[in-house]
Amino acid sequence: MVSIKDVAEIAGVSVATVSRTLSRPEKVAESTREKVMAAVERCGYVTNVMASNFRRRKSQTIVVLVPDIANLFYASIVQEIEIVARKRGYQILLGETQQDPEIEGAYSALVSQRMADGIITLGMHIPFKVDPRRKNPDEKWPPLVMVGEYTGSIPLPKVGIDNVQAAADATRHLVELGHKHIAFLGGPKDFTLCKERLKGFRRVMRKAGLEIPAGYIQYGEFKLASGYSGAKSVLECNTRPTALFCANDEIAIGAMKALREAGLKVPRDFSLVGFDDLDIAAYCDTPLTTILQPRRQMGNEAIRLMLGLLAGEESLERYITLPHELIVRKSTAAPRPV
Amino acid sequence: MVSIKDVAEIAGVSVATVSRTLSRPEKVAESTREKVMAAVERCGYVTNVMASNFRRRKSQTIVVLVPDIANLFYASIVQEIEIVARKRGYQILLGETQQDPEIEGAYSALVSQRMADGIITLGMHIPFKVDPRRKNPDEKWPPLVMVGEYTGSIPLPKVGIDNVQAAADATRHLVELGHKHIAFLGGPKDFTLCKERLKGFRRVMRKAGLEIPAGYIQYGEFKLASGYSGAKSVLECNTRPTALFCANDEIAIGAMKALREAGLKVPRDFSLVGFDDLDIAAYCDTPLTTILQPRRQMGNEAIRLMLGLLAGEESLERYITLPHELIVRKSTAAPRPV
DNA sequence: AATACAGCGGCAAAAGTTTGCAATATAATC
DNA sequence: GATTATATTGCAAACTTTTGCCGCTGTATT
Repeated sequence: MVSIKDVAEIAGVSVATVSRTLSRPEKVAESTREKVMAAVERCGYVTNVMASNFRRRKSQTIVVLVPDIANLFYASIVQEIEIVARKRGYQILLGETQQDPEIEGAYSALVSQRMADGIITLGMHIPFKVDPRRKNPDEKWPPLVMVGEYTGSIPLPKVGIDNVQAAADATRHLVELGHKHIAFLGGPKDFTLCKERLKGFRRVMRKAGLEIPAGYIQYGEFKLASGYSGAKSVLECNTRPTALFCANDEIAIGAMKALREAGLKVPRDFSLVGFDDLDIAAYCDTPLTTILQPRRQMGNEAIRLMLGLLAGEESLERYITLPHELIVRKSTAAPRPV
Repeated sequence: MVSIKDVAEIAGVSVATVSRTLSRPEKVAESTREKVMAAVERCGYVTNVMASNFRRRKSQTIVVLVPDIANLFYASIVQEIEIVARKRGYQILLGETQQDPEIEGAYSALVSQRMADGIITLGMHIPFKVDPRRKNPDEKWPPLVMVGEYTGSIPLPKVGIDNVQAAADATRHLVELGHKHIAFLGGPKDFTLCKERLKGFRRVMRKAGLEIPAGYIQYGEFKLASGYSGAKSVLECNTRPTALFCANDEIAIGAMKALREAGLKVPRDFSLVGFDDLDIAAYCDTPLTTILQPRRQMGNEAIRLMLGLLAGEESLERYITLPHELIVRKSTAAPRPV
C-alpha cells in the first residue's frame, strides 16, 4: 500500500511536508505544493484516515442510536442527522437498539473504545450504565445528545417537542368538537414519551370534566398491528368511545382498519387523531388529523448540538424544545348526535 | 487515558501478554490471565479499538449505502444487515446517497481510506468511478455487494429478486382477471429496477395481445406524491385504464388517493397492484394486492455475502436470487362489465 | 550593516496496539 | 540426568500519520 512516505520520496520532500500539504495547504509554498500534489497523483496516494484518526485521537464518527429504523419517524431524523454530519466531515454509525440496554451499552462503549466521538440517541434512556453512587460526580461522560424521548432527571442536552402540550392540544381538539368519550391508544407502557402524551390527554380530560372509564387506555407498540388490536379492545368497552387519540400515526392507521371492520365510518361515526404527521397520514382513506413533529429540524438541532459539544462549546443552550402543530384533516368531526 | 501499558505495569507483565490475554486468552496461563484481568478491572482499562484496528489494518466497519433511509423497503433491509453485522463484530456506517454519485463516491472512498472494510449498496450503481480503460483488469476493487437494484454488466456479488418475473406475475394477475387496459406507474426512469419491472409488464401485455397506449406508462419517484400525480395523469388518457400496476407500494397508495378523489372505488371500478408488500399494504382502506419481496432475507444474504468476501472466501455463490410472491388482497378484481 | 522577523520545511517523537521471533521455564521422554 | 518438546512470556518492530520544535533562507527594518 502506498503511504505518505512514498509520496515524500517521489516529491523529494519530507513526510511532514506532505502531511501539511494535504491538511493545511496554506502552510506550504506554492511550488512545494505542486510537487507534492503531482506525486500524490502519480502514485495514487490516498490518506489512511484510520491512521490519521488514530494519531489525532478523533474518529469523526458519531453513533446514532435508533430504537427502530423501520419507523418513519426515526428514519427522517436520522436522515437529517446524516446530511449535516456528512457536510461537517462526520460519519454516522448506525445502531438499532430495539431499546435493548445490552445493545445500547455495546454501541455506546464505542466511544470509550475511541471508535466514536459521541452518541446521539433517539431512544428514551441513557445508553450506558450510570454509576448510581456517582462517587465521582464529575465523572466525564461521553458527548451525548438525547432526541425526542428522554425525560430523565439527569440534565443532558436534549431536543424534542413538548409532548404533554401536544397531546393536550390533540385531546382538546376532540373535546372542542363535542366528544365526551375519548379513548387513548398508547405505545409501550414504560416509554416516557407515551407517559407524557397520556399525561397531556388526562389533563385535558380532567379539565373538561370527562371521565376515562376502565379500558379506555390501552398500551401496545408503536405499530400498525398494535393500533388494530388496541382499537378492537376499546370498541368492546361498555360505553363505546366516539373518539380515539393515538400516540402515533401507525397506531392510528391500525385503528382505522379495526374501525372499518366494525362498520364504523371515520369521521362520521368515530373521530381519530394520530401523532407524528408521517407522509402517509395525508394519504389515508380518510386523511388523518395528527400532530406534526418537526422531525427534520429535530435531527438538525441534535447534530448541531453534538457538533457543538465536540467542538468544546460550553455555553450553547442545551434544551431545545421545538414547536409542534395540530394538523386538522378529515379524521375528526363532531360526534354523531345520539 | 489508561493504556495497555498501565495494565501491564500493574499486572507486572509485558504489554504483549496483556494484549494476548485480551484477544486470545487461551494462549496465556491461567494465573497470568487472572493477574491481568484484575489489573484491567482495577484501572478501568478499555481497549483503544481505533489503535487496534489501525494496527490490524481492519476497521470492522461496513458502509451501507441507501438511496433513501426513509423508505421502508430499504429500512428493513438495513435493519437486518445491522443485526447480523453486530453479531459478527462489525459496525454499520450509514450513507444516504439520494443516488448522488458524488455522495456515493465520498462514502465508498472510505474503504481506500481504510475507514471501512467493504460496501453494501442498495442503490443501482457501482458507487465509485470505474476506470473505463480498465488498463489494469485485475485492478482490485473494494469488497462490494449489490442489493436489489443492480443490473449492470460487470459481474458482482448481488442479491435480489427476479424483478422481471415478479412484474410479469403481477401483470398476469391483472390480465387473468380480465383487464384489458392496464397502466404502469413507475419510479425514476433511469432506475434499472424500474426498467425491469416495466419489462415484465410489457412482456405479459404483449403475450396477452394487449396494447399499451401512449400515457399508460408514467415515471416519477418511489413516493406517495408521485403515485398520486401519476394516477391523475393516467386517468386523463383517452381510454381510461381499468387497472394499474405500480412499481412500489407507496406509489400505489398515492394512486389510491387520486382514484378516490376521482370517485373511483377500488376494486370495483379500478384494480391496483403494488410492489414490496410493506406492512402498510395490509392496512390500507382496501388492502393492497402486491408483490412480496423478502427484504429481511435480502439483507441477511447481503451481509453474509459481504462477511464471506471479507473472510476471503472465494467459492461462495455470488448471485443470489430470492423468491418473490404475489400477495392477493382486496385491491384487485375483475373489471366492471361495460 | 546588523538585527529582527517571517516563511518554510525537516527531524523525530508520539499515538496504542499486535505479533514474529527469541528466550525461558516447565514437562515429558529415554 | 540429559535431551527434546511444549507452553509461556518478553522484546522490539511495525503500522501510518501528525505536530512541536528547530534551523535555515531571505526580506524588511532601523
